[in-house]
Amino acid sequence: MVTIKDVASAAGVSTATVSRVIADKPHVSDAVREKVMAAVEQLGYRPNLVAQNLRAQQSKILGLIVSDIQNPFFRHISRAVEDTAHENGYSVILCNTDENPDKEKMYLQLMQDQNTAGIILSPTKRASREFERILKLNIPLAVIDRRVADFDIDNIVTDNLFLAEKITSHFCENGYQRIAGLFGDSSTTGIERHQGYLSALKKAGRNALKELVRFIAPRELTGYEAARDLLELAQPPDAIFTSNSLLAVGVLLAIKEKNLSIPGQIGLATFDDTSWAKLVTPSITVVDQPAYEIGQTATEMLIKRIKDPSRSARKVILKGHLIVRQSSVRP
Amino acid sequence: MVTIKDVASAAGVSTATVSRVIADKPHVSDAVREKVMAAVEQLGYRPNLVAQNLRAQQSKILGLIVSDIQNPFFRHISRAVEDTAHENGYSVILCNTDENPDKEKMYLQLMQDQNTAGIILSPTKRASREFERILKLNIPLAVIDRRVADFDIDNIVTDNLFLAEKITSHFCENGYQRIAGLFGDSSTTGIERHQGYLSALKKAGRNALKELVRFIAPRELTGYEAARDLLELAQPPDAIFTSNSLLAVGVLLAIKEKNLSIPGQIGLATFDDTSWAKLVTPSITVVDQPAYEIGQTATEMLIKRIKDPSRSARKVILKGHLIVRQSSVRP
DNA sequence: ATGAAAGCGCTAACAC
DNA sequence: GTGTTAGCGCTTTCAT
Repeated sequence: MVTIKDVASAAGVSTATVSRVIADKPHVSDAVREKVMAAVEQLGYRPNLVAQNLRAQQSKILGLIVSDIQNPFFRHISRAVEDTAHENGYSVILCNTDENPDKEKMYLQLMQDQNTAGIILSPTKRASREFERILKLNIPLAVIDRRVADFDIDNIVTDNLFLAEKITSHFCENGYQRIAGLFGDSSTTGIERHQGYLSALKKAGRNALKELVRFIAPRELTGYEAARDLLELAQPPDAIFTSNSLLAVGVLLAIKEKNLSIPGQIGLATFDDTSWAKLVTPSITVVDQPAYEIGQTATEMLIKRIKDPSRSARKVILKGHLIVRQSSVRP
Repeated sequence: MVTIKDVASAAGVSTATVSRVIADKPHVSDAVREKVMAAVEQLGYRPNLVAQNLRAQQSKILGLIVSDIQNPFFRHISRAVEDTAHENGYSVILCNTDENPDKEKMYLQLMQDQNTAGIILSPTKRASREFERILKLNIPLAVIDRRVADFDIDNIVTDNLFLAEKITSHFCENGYQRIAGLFGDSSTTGIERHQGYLSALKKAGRNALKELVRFIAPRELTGYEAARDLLELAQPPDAIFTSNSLLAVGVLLAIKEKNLSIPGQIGLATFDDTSWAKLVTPSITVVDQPAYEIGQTATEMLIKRIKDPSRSARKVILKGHLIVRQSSVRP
């Protein structure tokens, strides 16, 4: 390994001077600068980031902790975070909690132990304890996707209530009577979306039917099972609203098995647009969260906070929009 | 920040003793051990990984460098690598090169500068130069997805030739005459799959038709454009084989726009199974690469190499299998 | 069994 | 403008 010492002796200067040249600091004569540069070039010297980090008590790494990288929504988030981070000279450690608070804690711990510059987190439901700990550690934090009202934290979320209301109202307007809702059970997001769902029903003068609402793990399989269950009811739903695209896949499978026609016999709409939603027959109505923007905004805010830790916390709520396709509009 | 020094003075011992206790080394009396543990507990001490790494000249981080995290294949890989790494006490930095050799080089550089314990890489086509450099640096490396015959490197790949042959033969057996092929242009993978495609045609006594073969960027949009182009030919193909699931999405779009019926007017089959392939109408025939296994195997091999750098290099070729669905079988 | 001290590679006072 | 040196937090000889 080529160290700064090697460069120094090769260039006939001190390590301090080499350090100055590398960091592009002033107070170095052009002649010396060139000599050092030549030595750097010739030896193929690269500064050791670990040593820099130990010295500076801070790394150039951001931690991105998400609940399920399989979920297309988080794929977009991670892409955005990576892009934005690299634009600003940071790298990203991506961590997948599987909605498991223990894993989340473990990763938070790891980020701390690694002197990570900052963390972007989509917390599990029971994470509030951790916030206090992180805030106490003074490690910059931005929370995405899920709302944290009671802490002084940068928070970037979708307007879940608004979008869930929009999708439910859309069903109502298209004459659907028994609208079922499948919501994630592992985050506050599901709760907010449920509220939007209820609010839309109320505005439409409908009664909320408890037997049509399920809080479940946001996975394909659980969506499939819940839908199969719903469709077996004496009075089955005539529309299903799912809280993410994984659930939608499962519901689609169940509907196909039952040979029900969409949107005639049953309507379908979901949170999150995906590549296949517009390709299936019929194409699927969705509300599209601005995932990329969320990731980008969170990263930008986090980096600003890293540079100015005393910056006051901000809440950003991004709207998103409804994309009406075939699955929710009766012919 | 609580350091080892704080613990030492709190316990009334030296830092060396604390270090021994933390690392579970022998030659510490039970009494002292307990005293130290108590202090650790009481102060909430956590060893600083950065300092450990500087000292040990090695971190517990693996770098995973893939060409496109949007590609479901790499999503499975990354899940597998993460899982396996954490089982073995390692963390993972995920990096996305976008098939860009410059980005790849940048990340490789970063991994080196960070003292990363090892790297799992799906190289871009022009990466061979880099291999030599990495090997020279003695940083353990496992290459996945793409074959590297001419270097002494751990290499875990799918049997692309075999699978491409299988899918093409399947088309032939089902009476398709003009079988088009869309291959990625940014890796050796596309080349191998093209060879399998040719080989199957030959075995079936067919002529290869050059105008039906395209080497393109493996993305949805390019797949869409290429398919639209193919379908405009005076003699269009009656089947299309795509080299990954992103391309398949684009092709599906183009076929739908043309209002062609699958599998009657045109057959379709692709590399990589996805959640939607079995849901669309008709469901899509695929060859499923053992993505999770590839990631898992690569990680296990990498960790073995980290522990024993003199271990001889291995090539592992995993087969995968054909899943026949509706899109390639005429009624 | 325990401690003192050197040093991993780097930067930033401070001195000249 | 340049060099000397201390020290970031940790581990590991080498003494005792």
